[in-house]
Amino acid sequence: MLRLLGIGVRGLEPRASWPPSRHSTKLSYTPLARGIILHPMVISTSGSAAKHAQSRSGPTNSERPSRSATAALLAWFRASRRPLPWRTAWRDPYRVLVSEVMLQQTQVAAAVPYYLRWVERFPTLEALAAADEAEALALWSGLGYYGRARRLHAAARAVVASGSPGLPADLAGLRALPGIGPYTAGAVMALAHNQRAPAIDGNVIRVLSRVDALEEGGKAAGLRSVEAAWLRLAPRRAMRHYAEALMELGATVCSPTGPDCGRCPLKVVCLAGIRGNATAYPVPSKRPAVTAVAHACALVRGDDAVLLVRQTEAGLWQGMLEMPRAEVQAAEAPQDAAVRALLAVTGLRGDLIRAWPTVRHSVTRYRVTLHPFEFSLPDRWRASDALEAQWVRVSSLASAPLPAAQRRALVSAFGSAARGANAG
DNA sequence: AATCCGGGGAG
DNA sequence: CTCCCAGGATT
Repeated sequence: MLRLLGIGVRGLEPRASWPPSRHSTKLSYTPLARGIILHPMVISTSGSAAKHAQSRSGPTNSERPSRSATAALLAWFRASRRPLPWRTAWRDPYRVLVSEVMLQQTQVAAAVPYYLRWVERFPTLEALAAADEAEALALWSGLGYYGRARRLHAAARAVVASGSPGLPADLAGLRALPGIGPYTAGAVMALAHNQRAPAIDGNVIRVLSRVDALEEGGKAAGLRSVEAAWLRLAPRRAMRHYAEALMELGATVCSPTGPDCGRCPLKVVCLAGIRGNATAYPVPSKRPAVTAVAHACALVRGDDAVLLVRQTEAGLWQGMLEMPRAEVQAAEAPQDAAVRALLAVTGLRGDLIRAWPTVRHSVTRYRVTLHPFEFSLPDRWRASDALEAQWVRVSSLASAPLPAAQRRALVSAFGSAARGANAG
């Protein structure tokens, strides 16, 4: 039946037949539309009167209803958008980049305080490039995926080193910078430069997969279909608002498990919504099994300080400060792993003082349990004996580049003095 | 195409 | 507790 109505058949009507200046199709997104489309009577109107019938009954994913749906989307965004600190009248490409990188794998509420602190400390690309990586990581501490901060810092340095006055204003130039992939490059082009550049994040994949009933939305092949949908629905000029509206819609209305289709501005063109099975799209990829792993770390007190090590190896927590840590091997006691970690850094076997409560956190498909053990070291030992180790004053922990799990362990031992300045 | 990078929110 | 979510780099 849906095929009879032309739904989902793209290119059914030529773009030229629907001048964008005409907006007489507002009826097509009335609340009645969904009921009308499913009524058998509509089918009987196909044929020579089909065009007329569609303009009244609405739903089709060919060009004309897209225009009105886009207009509805933009109107909805004007009325419903959340006031967020990066949503200012004029968009600085650098600030767009900062906010978009922070919003990767991170929800808005978590990113806001970090964004405010970041742009206060690093108001420009030049300010960021002039800072140490450690300071950038410290401001990111607690936000997770610290590689984002390292790459953002590296991108700032790359731009400044190139002698350019600012970020590239083209997709290819942006893509060449570390940490900027297809999504972030598109977001900068659309949000800061108002260009017709698809900015397709997880929210947009979900929204447009539902609009076109695309099952493979998240896959490489499906991504091209999502991109085509993005371009098809795009307005002529208001690219900034459009790009952001799609993401906002996914974040607030077209949610993963409980979409509020009744209030959705795209409901007249959304195939999944019309069918009433929006949550069936996109088909989620099967998630890998979770593996439980255990790590142990050594907590050593100095003079109102704690022994920390900069993680130099690629992988988990690169560049961050943490207590000496080792993965607990099979059949190994966590305490022995902590001894091993301390030995690797100091060359000494500490004396065990006590165990601190374990900390649990998740790393993609791993569920990590961190076992902190407190040790004492001989008085003659100094941190300078080990290049990677350093004493960090307790009063400095708040502004130290600590990963969240390590910070939680330190908070249990040192109290709120160890709590981060960014959040919590 | 699969895997790895940390967190947090919802239920 | 469990389940779910998500860009970019690397291989």
